[in-house]
Amino acid sequence: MLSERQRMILSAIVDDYIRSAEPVGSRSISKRGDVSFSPATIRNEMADLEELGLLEQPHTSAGRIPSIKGYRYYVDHLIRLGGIGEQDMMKIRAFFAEKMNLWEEVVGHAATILSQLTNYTSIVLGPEMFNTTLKHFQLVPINESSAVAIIVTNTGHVEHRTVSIPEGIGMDDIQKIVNLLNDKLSGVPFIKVKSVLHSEIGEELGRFVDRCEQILDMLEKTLADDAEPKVFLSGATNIMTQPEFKDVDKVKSILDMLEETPKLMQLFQAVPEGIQVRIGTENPVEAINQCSLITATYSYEGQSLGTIGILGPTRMDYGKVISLLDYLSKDMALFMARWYK
Amino acid sequence: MLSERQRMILSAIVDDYIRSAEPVGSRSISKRGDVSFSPATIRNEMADLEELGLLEQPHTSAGRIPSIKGYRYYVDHLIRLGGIGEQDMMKIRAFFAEKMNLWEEVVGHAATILSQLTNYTSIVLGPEMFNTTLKHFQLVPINESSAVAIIVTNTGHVEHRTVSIPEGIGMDDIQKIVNLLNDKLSGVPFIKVKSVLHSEIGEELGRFVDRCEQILDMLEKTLADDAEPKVFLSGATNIMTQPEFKDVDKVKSILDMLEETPKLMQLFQAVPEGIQVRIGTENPVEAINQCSLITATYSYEGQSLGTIGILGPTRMDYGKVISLLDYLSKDMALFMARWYK
DNA sequence: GTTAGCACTCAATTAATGCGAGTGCTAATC
DNA sequence: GATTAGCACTCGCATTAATTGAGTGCTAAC
Repeated sequence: MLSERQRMILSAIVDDYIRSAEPVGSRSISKRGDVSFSPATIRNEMADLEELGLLEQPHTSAGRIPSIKGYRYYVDHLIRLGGIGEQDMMKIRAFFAEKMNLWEEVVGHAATILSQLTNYTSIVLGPEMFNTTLKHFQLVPINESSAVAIIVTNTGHVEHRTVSIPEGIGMDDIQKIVNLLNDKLSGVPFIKVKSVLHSEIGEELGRFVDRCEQILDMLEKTLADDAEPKVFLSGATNIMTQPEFKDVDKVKSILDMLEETPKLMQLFQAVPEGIQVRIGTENPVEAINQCSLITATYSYEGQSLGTIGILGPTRMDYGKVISLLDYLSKDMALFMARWYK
Repeated sequence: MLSERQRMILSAIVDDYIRSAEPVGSRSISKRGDVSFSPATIRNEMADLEELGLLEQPHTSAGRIPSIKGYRYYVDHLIRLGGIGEQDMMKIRAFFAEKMNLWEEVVGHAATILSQLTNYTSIVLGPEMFNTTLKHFQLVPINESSAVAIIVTNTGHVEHRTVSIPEGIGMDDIQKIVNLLNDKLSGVPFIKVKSVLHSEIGEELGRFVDRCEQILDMLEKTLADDAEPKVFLSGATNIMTQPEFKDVDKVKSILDMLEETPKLMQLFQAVPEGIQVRIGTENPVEAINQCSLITATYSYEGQSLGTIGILGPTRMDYGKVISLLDYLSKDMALFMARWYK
């Protein structure tokens, strides 16, 4: 579809613009070593590329900048993945060599590293719980009317929640319940816990204690909203170092979006496995229509565990970020595999 | 020290400047109902107030703005606490009426409410753990070499941590350890856990299992960094709505500071009980030398549990925020008292 | 097909100008 | 003696005008 020369020129423009944030003109392209045509020739090609919708002109007497479609073509066909630098690799290695003893810590720390390495904003989701199994359940009474319910998964993830105990249930009842639940629920995948709770345990629980419905109710609620993965953000302010975001209002709408978890989740809706690039208006959230989001999923035994995302300007360094995410998500998967053992 | 008229004028200037963010001139003060002097008279007083260091002039032909010292005088002597509005009170009541089942949820949600009501940034610290006692300890093995250690306090707070189990320790050993620890540590205040661990339990543990040192070590580490309170932020971007923070760089340094927990903690260092106002350079962190921080502590039975802070421009609405914090911190204390029961 | 040449465009920079809010001082007034 | 009207003065800010320069599109020559 595009001639070889057009591809070269488009590539050169995108590269230059990513570096400089300035519209790039025919002369500066011509002066690069890799494209040996006169400015006039390049101008002609640029006009063609603009007609194809791959480039645009901020105003008549300025150079060209890539359009969304231009970035898309670049990412799909022209990008060269150079792999990641020695230093970056060292830092990632050092990170995974660290001893961490909280899952949240791993994911949160990964977000920090990523934002530091890229100088963009990193958003890490995870880990998802639905393919984990229940390992241990515990009810710790705090006073007469409330207790702390604790759930431990096979992955070492802990969720807890204060629950109120229905009146008329004593300590020994609670112990019975806990024992029963541990018996029946150990090893049960998280998604199935709810149905097992009803089908198998309901009747049996009725034998031990009255008011079993209330207890089931409570348990269900306890389990209900643990499904949604947690969000870890880092380097949210990095966007401010970009020259195209010198305007406070633009930045505010982005940061506001990042503070709102539901919007953030929307952003990650339907992210496919592997690496995905969403450029500008390809994103489903208006606030970041001038940004690009690159995501990578990390998984364990074929099951997706979570998602790592880098949010930057549309003019972001796609090659570097994609390489980095590819590398890190694979390392992350390895790390998780070791973690699960 | 200041004449009644000077106090009126200073008060009027601070009030006006807080509203408008513009240097206020003699004429506009004169036109207010409450100060019935001619602009010329007011100008003379303003010159005096400037000499006293309470006002300053951005440039010769501009009005006056309060200096840090001016704000300080205003907060200490002139401020009128109008109490809080009907609507705000309703929202706070509604908030505390909600059923929440995680301590983190309470504190986090309180931060959200506060930032919404004030349109400033809210920072809530807490809850501190050192006057809570240990209620329950549990070790849940995940696989041969690691387990999850869970600690529940009498306040329903849960901390957990993945720990590796020293080799050669079996399931029954673990059960013994857990039982022993629960026996000995239940009801022990958190700060004393460490010493009790050494003095009372060390020897006894030795009887049951070898390698007790390694286990003690692990436990100690588990307890070590739970002391530091968690930080909940909300409305971090609100600062951007202030006209004096239209500059991205100023905003960035503030938001960067907020992202760094250690710096944040430094900000709250040595905050006294009750309500405290820190204006501009009175703050120990440079990034917010153009901001004011108002803090209130909330406590239970005389023991401070945590701190609520509002960060805004020096030109913030001190009266409103102080009233609000006063009200909310008291309600928070009541809520906590009910929580503890 | 490629390129040199040239007229043309238009944002960004700089300089000049006028405006107006506000001051400080002085002299008149209460 | 305190207050105020009057007035010259200052200085930031907004507007306009002039200048610059990077970059284009087109045409004609190579």
